[in-house]
Amino acid sequence: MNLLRWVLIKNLKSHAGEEVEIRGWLYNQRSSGKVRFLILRDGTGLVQCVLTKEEAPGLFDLAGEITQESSLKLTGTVREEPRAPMGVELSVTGIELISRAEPYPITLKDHGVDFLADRRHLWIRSPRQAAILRIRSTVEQACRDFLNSRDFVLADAPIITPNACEGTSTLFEINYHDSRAYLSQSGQLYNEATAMALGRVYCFGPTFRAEKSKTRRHLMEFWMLEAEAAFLDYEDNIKLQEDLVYHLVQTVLERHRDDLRLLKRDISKLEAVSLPFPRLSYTEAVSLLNEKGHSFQWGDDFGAPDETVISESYSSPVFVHRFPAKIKAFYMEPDPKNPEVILGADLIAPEGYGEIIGGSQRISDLSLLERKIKEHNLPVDQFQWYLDLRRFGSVPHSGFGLGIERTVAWICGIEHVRESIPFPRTLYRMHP
RNA sequence: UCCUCGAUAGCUCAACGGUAGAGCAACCGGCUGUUAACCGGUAGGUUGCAGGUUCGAAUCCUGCUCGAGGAGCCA
Repeated sequence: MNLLRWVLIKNLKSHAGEEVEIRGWLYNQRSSGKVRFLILRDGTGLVQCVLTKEEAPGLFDLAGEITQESSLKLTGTVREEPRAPMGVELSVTGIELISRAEPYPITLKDHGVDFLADRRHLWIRSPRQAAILRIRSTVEQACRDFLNSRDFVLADAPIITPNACEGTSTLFEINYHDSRAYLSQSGQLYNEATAMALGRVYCFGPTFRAEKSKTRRHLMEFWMLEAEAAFLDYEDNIKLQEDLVYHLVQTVLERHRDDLRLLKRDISKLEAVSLPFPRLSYTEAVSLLNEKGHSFQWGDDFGAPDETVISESYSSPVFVHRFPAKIKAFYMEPDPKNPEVILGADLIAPEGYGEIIGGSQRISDLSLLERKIKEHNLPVDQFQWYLDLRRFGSVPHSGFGLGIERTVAWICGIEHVRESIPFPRTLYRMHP
């Protein structure tokens, strides 16, 4: 397929003075009697196309019939135009209407959340939503590029699982040919197995949580990048995570200036992110909270408001490490200096976006892991395969999981994670 | 599951016990440079559903449905 027959709107600048064809949808049009302005979008950007009645009366009248979101091919001469936001305009020489749209429900005026969510399949056409989805694509690509460049192998984890991975969160149950199965909440345990096979691995796919969480940070179905590496210790793991997150921010800053501006993102807040990220032990975080007048007991887990208070003290994401073992997952390695806490850390995004990474060194000792499984009241027989990883050449290893939607929401500076995925699944909504 | 808020024209909202209204969208007309263009006109309603109070209910009360924000839970 020859894609050079028409030009993408984002590339129009390099065709100044040429006659080109563009293909897309009508975003809006304005007219003032003898001049008509068509704003065309093609997924890569918006461009204003100009027609005058004097020069082309036939085209001028045809253009007036074109409704919002009609699809069309336009030919015209690319002209540098300082008045245009894009810097270029198209002087129209030809119009081919492909399909005239019915009256389009999503006008250029304000709409409510419910109205837009019911029409998510159309809402994603709006410039703001398209910008977010382009940035999401880049974030996902940058995750893969980063890990591939560090010799990680993509090893996909199953989505259908026979039991809870961590035993903590609520799972969606499915009927697996008359036996019970669940949608995966994490690929982590499988990652540990593939890491023992391949050394450094990651999986990247959807994960499912059935908790009835109803906040701007929660989805029922969200995407998680999970990495796991043999011989990686707690400290190596932290360094890997901060390098990754820094890389994501820099990549978006490099490639998406225009999109960030369209989103009205305060770019200086992203530019302020720097290495190394601050590190705060759980115990220090508790003190910080108490200093700031938030009463908090050592041993409790942080709530969303606590995370926000912690994040507000830093301009980069902040690691909170060495949580009490009893509020974290069973597989996390105890700190040899204080077995009450674990060798793991959560990475909390700035500006109150919440936890974007959870990671830890994993227990490599067979008998300790067996004991922890029993302490957490998990079915030991279901975990025999997982315990095998400690029976046959166990090594210290570490890993983490990064939530894509929260990361994208933070980088884009948007209010709610539902806009950071094409079709969000929230507590009371799974259509369209 | 709990707390708070909301539901009126296609959309965003107003009217808060006394004739249901505006802006935008749609439709008709006007205007050479507009940036959510603007100007004039037309049409558009079982006020979420079911009861109740009242001479009279969009408005007050009760229940329900749907949704939003938050808490808990979780990432």
